[in-house]
Parts: sequence; C-alpha cells; structure tokens
Amino acid sequence: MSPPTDPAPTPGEGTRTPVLADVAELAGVSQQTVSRVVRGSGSVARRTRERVEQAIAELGYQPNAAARALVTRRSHRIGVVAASTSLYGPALTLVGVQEAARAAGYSVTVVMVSDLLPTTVAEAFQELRGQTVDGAIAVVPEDASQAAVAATDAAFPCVLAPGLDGAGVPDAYWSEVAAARAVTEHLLALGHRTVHHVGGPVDWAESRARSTGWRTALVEARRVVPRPVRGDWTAASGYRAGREVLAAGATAIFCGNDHMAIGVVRAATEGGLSVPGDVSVVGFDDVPEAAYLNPPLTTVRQDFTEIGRRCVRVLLGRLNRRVVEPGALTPELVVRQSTGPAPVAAVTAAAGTDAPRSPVAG
Amino acid sequence: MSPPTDPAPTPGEGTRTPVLADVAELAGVSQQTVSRVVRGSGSVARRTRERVEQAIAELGYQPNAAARALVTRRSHRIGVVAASTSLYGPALTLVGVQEAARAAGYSVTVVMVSDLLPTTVAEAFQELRGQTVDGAIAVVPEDASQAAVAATDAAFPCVLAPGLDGAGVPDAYWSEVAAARAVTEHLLALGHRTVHHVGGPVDWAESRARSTGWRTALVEARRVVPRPVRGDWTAASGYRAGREVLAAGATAIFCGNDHMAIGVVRAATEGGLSVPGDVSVVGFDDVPEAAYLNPPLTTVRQDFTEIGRRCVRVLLGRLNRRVVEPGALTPELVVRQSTGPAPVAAVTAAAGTDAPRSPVAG
DNA sequence: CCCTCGAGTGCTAACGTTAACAATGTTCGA
DNA sequence: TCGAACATTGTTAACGTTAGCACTCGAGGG
Repeated sequence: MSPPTDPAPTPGEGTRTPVLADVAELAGVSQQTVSRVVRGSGSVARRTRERVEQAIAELGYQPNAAARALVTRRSHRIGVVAASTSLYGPALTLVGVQEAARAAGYSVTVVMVSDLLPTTVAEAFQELRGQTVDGAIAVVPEDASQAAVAATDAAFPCVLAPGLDGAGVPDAYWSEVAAARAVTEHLLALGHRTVHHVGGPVDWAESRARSTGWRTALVEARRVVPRPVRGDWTAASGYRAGREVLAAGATAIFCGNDHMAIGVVRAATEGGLSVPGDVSVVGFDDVPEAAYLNPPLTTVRQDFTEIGRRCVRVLLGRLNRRVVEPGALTPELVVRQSTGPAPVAAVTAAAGTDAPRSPVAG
Repeated sequence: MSPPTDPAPTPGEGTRTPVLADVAELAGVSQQTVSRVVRGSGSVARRTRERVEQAIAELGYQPNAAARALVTRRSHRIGVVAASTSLYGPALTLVGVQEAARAAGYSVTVVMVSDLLPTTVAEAFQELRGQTVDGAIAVVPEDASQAAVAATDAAFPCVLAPGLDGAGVPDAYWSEVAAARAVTEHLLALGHRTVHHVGGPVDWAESRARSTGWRTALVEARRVVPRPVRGDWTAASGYRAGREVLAAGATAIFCGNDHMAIGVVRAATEGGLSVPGDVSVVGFDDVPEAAYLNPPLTTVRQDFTEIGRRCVRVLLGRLNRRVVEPGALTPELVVRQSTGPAPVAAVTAAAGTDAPRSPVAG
C-alpha cells in the first residue's frame, strides 16, 4: 500500500529505527549510560535509570544485535546442523535445543543438510562459522559430523547431539545399547528362538547402538544371530525389510525405529500373519501414535527433547570454559500389544488364526 | 587440552581469525579491493583478483557477517516463528523454508513458541526483529500470528505460512477447502448417509478450512451435518474423539489429520468395528506411514515442503520490493483401504464381520 | 595535442555498540 | 578538615565491513 519511497537517511526525520544515541539524547545522558542500563551492568543512579528506561519505552528502542556482536565477539546465537528435521527424533531434539537455548538467552540458527556426505556437513559448519554463531550443535549422524567437527577451529565449540561429544564413546550410546538388549531379552523371554533385526542406516550411531545391543543379547543367550536387514527409517523401507525377514521365517522382529516397525507390521499383515499371534514386532522411539496403532506397538521410549536440552547445556558450558557432565539418559521399554508368546509352530504358512495364549515354546 | 590462555589482541601474533586487512596486506592491495573481490562487485583487474583470491585461500578468510550486516543493514538471514516443529506439517514446511532460503544465500533463525497466545507470538517476532533478520515467516496458526504481524514495523516484512499472506483469504486456504470437499464427496459416493468430522484445533486456519470444506459438501448434498468433534492433532485426541463420534453411530469419519485418524481407527477397532467394513476413516496430510498402516489410510496428500519454499519466495520478493504471486497448491485425495462402501445396516452393534462388497445403500 | 572517459584502485567516513579509562562529585573515617 | 574510596557519569577508541568519493592512469575523439 505504502509507496516505495526510499527512506533516505535525512537526520531527525521519518521513522528511522531508534539507536542508542537517540535514547541518550531523549534521556539527556550519554550513550554509555544508556548502554549500561540496557545491559544491566555497571552502576547507574536509580533516577537516571528510570529516565533512560522511559526513553527506551517511548522510542521502542531495541539494541542492534549485529553491532553488539561486532564489538563483543559474542552473538548469543548458536547454530544447529541437522540432517532431516522431519524425522521424529531430530525434530524433537531440535525442540529441546530451542527450548534450552531460548531460556539461556540464545537464539538458534538451523542449517539443514540434505545428504550426509562429510563434505556437505563440513560446509554446513563453515557456513555457521561465517554466520558468527558462538558455537554449534550437530544433530547429524556422528560418522558424517565427527570429521567436520574435528576440522573446525578450536575457537568454535561444537557438540555432537547423539553422542553429546566427539571425545570418547558417550553415555547416550550405551543407554541405547542397553535398551536394545532389553528389547531382545523381552522377546526371548516370550519364547522366541531368536530375534530378527530391521535396523536403520549403518552410518547413524543410533543404528549401530541398537544393533549392537540386539546382537549382544543374542550372543549372550547363545542364540542364532540372523543377518540384520537395513532400512532408511521410513515405513516403506520397513515394509521391504519386513518381507525379507518374514520370508526367512522370523517370529520376532526388533526394528530400529517405530516407522520401520509400522512397515514390518504391514508386511506381516499382508502376508496373512497376525501380530502378535504369529510374529512379534518391536519398534524404537515411542512416537506419539505408537499406542494407537493396530496393534499398539511395543517400543522403547526415548526422551529426545532432553537430549537437545543437554546439548545446549554442554555447549553453553564450554563457551564459558566450564565442563558440563551430560549425564545419562534412560530409554524405557514400553510393552504393548505387538509382542506376544512365540507361536507353537513357527512356520511361514499363512494361518489366519490368532492363537491366543499359546504356551511358551522351550 | 589447550590451556585457557586469554587470547590478548597482540597484533600479528597467534592464530587470530583473519580479517579483511590481513588479506589486503598479504595481497599487497587495499581493503577496498579485497572487499570488491569478496563481494564480486566493482571492477578488479584479473591479475589483482587472482592475487587476492590466493591470499584469501591461504589465510582461510571468511567475512564477518556481523560487521557486514552492521553496515549493509542486511543480514541475509530470515527468521521463522514456528509453533511445534515436531508436528508433521510445520516440520516439513520448515524443511522447505530451509531449502529455499539456503539456495538464495540466506540462513534461517528459528524461534519456537510453546503456546499460541498472541502475546507469545508477538514476543517471538520482536525477538527476531532484534536479531536483525531481514524478514520473518510465521509457521503458526494465523489467528495467533496475524495480530502480531500487523503490529510489526512496516520495515520488517513478514509472511504467514499457511495463508502465504495476511491480506485477503489466500489460495492455500481454498485448496484445503476443496480437498476436504473431495474427501466428503468420496465418502458420500460410497453410500454413507453422512460424514462425521474429527477436526483439529479451531484456532488453526487449516482446521477451519478442512471443516468448512466438509460442511459445504454435506450441505450441498442435503445431508445431516453432525456436530464436529475437535482434537489437538494427536492420535490420543483422535482416539477420544473417535469413541465419541462412533458412539453417535458414525459410519464415515473425516479427520483433520492422519495422526488423529490413527486414533479414530484404534477406537473403532477396540469397539469391535472393522475399518472399512463397518466404518470408513479418512485422514489428511498423507504422512509417509499412511500407506503402511492397518488398514492403509485414505488421506489427502499435501506438499508442505513446497509451502515452505513459496513462503521464502514471497518474502525474498518483498525484500526486493517485488510482489510475488504465491500461486495455488493442489492437495490430492489418495484413496487407500480405510474407506469402503457403507455397511448395509448402520447400527452400532459390534458385528465382527467385514462385509465385503456390500452394495451401496441409497 | 588536449580533453574526456572509463577502468582500476585507494582513502575516509560511516554503521551502532561496548571496553577502557578519565573525570566528576560524595561519603566516610581519621 | 583532608584524603581515600566509592558511586556515577562521560570521552575516546575500537570492532570489521562497505559506500562514496577522489585519484591515477591509458585510450580514443576532436
């Protein structure tokens, strides 16, 4: 509506966004005093402060972040490099990051990478460094980000989300391993001879942790370890993997995430198999829908938001030259109705019966 | 590992991040020339440019965004105010925004709001304005953001995601209405007397659009319009709403999104009703899992990513004083197996039969 | 041969803020 | 009553970049 008149910098005219000097003039003090009031540092007489505050309110003054960042060398912004923020886990982690960052007075710049090539990820980090963020968090599979982070300036602190740190195998990893173990043991306890595995992409640390937990439990129980089939986190890939694993005669399947589990259940159903009558399926993540699926999905609950919060805590700590212990997370097995006792006869024949309460097969 | 030695600004010592002046000195030219090379503007002799470029590479120079923003008054960053980025639609829209922004050389700062109070949203915009972003996109229900956007400085361009603009009812709205109509008509064509509705929160424009389309179709076909039940997009709320609607004798249910549809299907299944034998259920969004649910869900496919891309296009256009037509999106009805002919006897009795191919009831 | 033009380059002054220091009063103990 | 310590305020110089102008060359037209 308004004509595109070029707002020439005619002083004292028009509605130029107010700056420190304007406030100072209106309040009748020096810029420095206004600055002190704005930052809440240094000592300012009560009367003066009130006058300044009123001037600020009157003018609607808001400090210029760029100017401040230039002189302070602190932008109060952190960067996040994320793979696909549409994936359930990363999306929630991002929420946690946002939450914690905001609470600490930081804003968040997100850079999404479309693929996981180390080059791409490294570029993303470089981009953030150029954007004068104070530090960065990688919500990207470790394999891709680790090298990129290592190549980064030491003055540019980075935190890896899944592992919470590049140095050493972190707690988060082991809790996932433990959870996957618990899943496998749950299935074994139900009488299944062994447990098949539909895993996520191998280049995700989460995938490997879950696979490791599964394998360990199997080996410890002296069971056959079937060759795991890998998907890409999607239901579609789960469906394909499911058909494959089912063809191999699986009666219990542990999936790397809930969405793939959905695909596996679908594959079973289409194959005339009932879940959990003929085959038990377990997911991972506990997406909000898991409890309402057909059948309600047994899965592992994971507090992704908390992971995000912790990343921020660690990063902000590092910015202030403090070391913050990330602490352990405890994923929790949630048993619902997609797991049940092993079928009496473990054949791939398509028997449509749902065999209630069949005794555990030794 | 490295001791926390305070990097004092001793000139020419240590590994201070290189600035324009350093490059200029190394290349034996003035800062201005380096600046011209970096920005690719102005005329620079070929030989000089090469020398400068080599110096840049040698020093690993990267321009300081804060300084540049300070003098240019352009940060090449846009802000996004989003409700819950963990919701499927907003998450994908954010992906689209990222994609398009990046391609145009912009980075993205996200501010998440936890609730939809106009105050909260307005605060989020203020925060962005202070962060010197060039403009903002609201991926927030219009009701909450419209006022906030209106209250914003004219010099701070904003775009509303769902509507693509605050002025006038946008195309996106009407395409959703049309899609909801198509859903309802599909259900009616299958012989259902009427269609029940489990809608999303009323303060979302998307919700209202879908409800409107549903209602219109019903009225036009001169059918009874049942009272819609509202959920909050989650499967849990869908489940509750589903029980309610089912108790009212629904045989066809149109849900505001796929997750609520999952809850509704669950409610039906638990009530001993088969889907689509006894009751048909339709979702909205076409989440990637929809095709693999039990039964595969009939729904409406929606290109959220494209919405995000368009927002950026419109915003960037406005930044350059150009008006960009957002253009229409065409959501598409995807018929799968959760919808079928109306049952012969529309009673709430729990008959476990799946009544295949029952003829359409006039 | 002079004048103009344009390409190529450099100098200087911003942009809006904060840090460091200097300069006021003011108070309090001796 | 004097000086030290303190509270309060102002002055000056950065921070790293770009815009505007001025300058120096050669080339080409009259």
